[in-house]
Amino acid sequence: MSTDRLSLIFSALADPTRRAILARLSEGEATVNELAEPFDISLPAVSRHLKVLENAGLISRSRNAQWRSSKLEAEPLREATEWMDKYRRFWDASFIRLDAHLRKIQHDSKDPGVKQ
Amino acid sequence: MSTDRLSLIFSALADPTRRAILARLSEGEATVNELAEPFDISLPAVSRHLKVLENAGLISRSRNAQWRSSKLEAEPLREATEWMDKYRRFWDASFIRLDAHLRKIQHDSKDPGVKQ
DNA sequence: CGCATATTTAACACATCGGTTAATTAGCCG
DNA sequence: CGGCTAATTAACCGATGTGTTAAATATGCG
Repeated sequence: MSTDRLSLIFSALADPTRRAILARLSEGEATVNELAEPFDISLPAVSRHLKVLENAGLISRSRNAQWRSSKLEAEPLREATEWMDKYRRFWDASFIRLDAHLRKIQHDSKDPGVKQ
Repeated sequence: MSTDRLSLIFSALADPTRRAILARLSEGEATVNELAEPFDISLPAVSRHLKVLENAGLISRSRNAQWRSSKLEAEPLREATEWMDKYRRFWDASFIRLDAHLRKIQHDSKDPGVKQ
């Protein structure tokens, strides 16, 4: 119960079928049947993947007659990226240089008497 | 078996305890006991979280006498961010403007006769 | 060696996940 | 209404995940 948002997002992304569904949705909205087509799993299985994505906020859904259209909602991806950005200095070389630069600036300003 | 790498990474990140462990490791290497200290779960539980993180490539481990030290390895976070970047245009406003700009440039170059 | 400490492995319990098939619900249309 | 199509829910199953406690393993040291 009460799983935090980030956990919901990451565990939604942990399944390859769900990531493929998101990829498909990045090309435009689609119905359940359309989304199911590339996979050889049953419709109910796809239906539940969509529910997981919806719970994570990664898709929204609308009804149009008997069809339910799914639409990509990328905000949670922003959120997840934001979380990872806290670690960016550990892998992004240019970020590491920026980091060092900022550190140097800070050091210099802490020692106002030091020339050069 | 043979779960793909991205799935391993995302499902490793899906657990709050594991994310907390990574946060702790961003401040420096630590032993299993040190990592376990903030949580009220057993040592074996922490040990298995570390194994999950190791399998995902998110940490590496070294032995020093009877202590095993864990070290953050951020490369998989780069990989995960890279995957999410494919969707960046769906949520990053400045990226959306860049996207529109690139689209325009491409359009212009497809029409060499058009001035301006 | 034998003990103490650090950590992992084994064995177990229980919940969740991802799939199935069968049944149900939702909405159009003749 | 009755039937058709779209989609979800129910009931079930086996695998996996996360936790436990108890036992095993690894290493340093007196």
